[in-house]
Amino acid sequence: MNDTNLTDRQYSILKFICDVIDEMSRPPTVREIGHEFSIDSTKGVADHLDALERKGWIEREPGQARGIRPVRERTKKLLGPDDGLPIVGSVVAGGPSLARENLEGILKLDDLFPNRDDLFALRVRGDSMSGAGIYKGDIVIVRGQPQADMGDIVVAIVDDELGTVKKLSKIGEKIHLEPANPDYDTIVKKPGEVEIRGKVIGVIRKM
Amino acid sequence: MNDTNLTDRQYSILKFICDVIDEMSRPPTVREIGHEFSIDSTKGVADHLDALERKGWIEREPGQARGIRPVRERTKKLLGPDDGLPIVGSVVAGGPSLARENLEGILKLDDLFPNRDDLFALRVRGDSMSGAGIYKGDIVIVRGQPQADMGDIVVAIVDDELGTVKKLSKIGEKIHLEPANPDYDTIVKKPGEVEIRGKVIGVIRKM
DNA sequence: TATTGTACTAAACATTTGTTTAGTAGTCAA
DNA sequence: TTGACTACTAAACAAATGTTTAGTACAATA
Repeated sequence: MNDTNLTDRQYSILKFICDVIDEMSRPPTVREIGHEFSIDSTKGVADHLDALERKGWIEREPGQARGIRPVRERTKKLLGPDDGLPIVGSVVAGGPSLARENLEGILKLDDLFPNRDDLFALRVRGDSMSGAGIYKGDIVIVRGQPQADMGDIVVAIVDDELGTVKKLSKIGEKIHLEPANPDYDTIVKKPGEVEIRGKVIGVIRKM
Repeated sequence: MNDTNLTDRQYSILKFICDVIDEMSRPPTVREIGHEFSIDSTKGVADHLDALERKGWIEREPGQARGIRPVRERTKKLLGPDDGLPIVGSVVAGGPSLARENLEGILKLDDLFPNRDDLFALRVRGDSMSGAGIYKGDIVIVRGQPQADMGDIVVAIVDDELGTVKKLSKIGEKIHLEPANPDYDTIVKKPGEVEIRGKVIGVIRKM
């Protein structure tokens, strides 16, 4: 039988295990679970763990203390927005709230921008890119790299100033750093006068 | 003595503990740490744990299996971008990479948009708000609420359709849902024909 | 009706694990 | 040169913990 349906009791215990890990950075012991649910025999708990393991919600390492490991790919969707936001596929009329059924996924920064060592975030200082949907105060996600292609929006350093966010283009021998706002001028420099520090791959704005 | 400086050995062990928790959802045992670092006596490990605890980097629960808990407020800053991105205050000339010294903080979605139950995320379907820096494919962060103020960007349902993102205004008795793109028309409806589902409080774009 | 799955008790067992005692050796600052 | 800190070994102890055996009771299913 390949049943994955959990009983209420099994669901509660799975949720408790995940909650304990979140709060305590470690799974509960069999007896701690038993105490929480007033199960006086460790075998009672072990039966639930057997069921959760058989149904594919946890993994266990035999003989290891606190050897319960929730299968994260499943539990993070089941248990909802614990450290992410629910992404709803559509907002439809009628329903008073966000039904779990419309859930398209959980929004986590790490899923969107996998956290490699070369990524960093930078708060935007001016309005020069407002025409490209990057406003003052926005946070841009940048992949650190010393080169970039034509058309990329880059973080660059000119004249030893702080980093500026502009669109990169090369015309002849010159490097152009173009704003996306007519109030600002394009910066034209020779190669060597411009130090490219990274490419903008994302934007986060809090309004 | 209120020293917080860690030796190389202590740092390595602290990092190992945090890494194991990340990967295994549980802390290592004293003997597992010893095995990793070729320390044959549990007392050798215990000495390091004593030092880490005394210096305030971990907490322990005496007698508990795997009773080591890193002090998260400190370790997440020390160990860097494990589930967040470093926010650099400024990008300056010279430095080849992101120096930890310029670190302004760690970008975590939960810090930006504290995860209350009334928040959700929605992927934007059309271009109608491109003039307000919200493009097709962007993810908007929405606070679910049945009303909104003039000028708010809202998620609304009109004619039982899927949710649409527009700027709200009220002119006389009519409700206006204004796009930020001249290619689209303003939707004008009577109250009761429009169901407001939430207010847009953030935007995330991956390019 | 027999079987399977759920949900437990009670008791004992074996292992894992944290802790302690006793000691060695090196470094560094007062 | 004494003391404090680091960094360990070796051995033993006690507590925490997972596992097993032998049952009971109930509901759903074939």
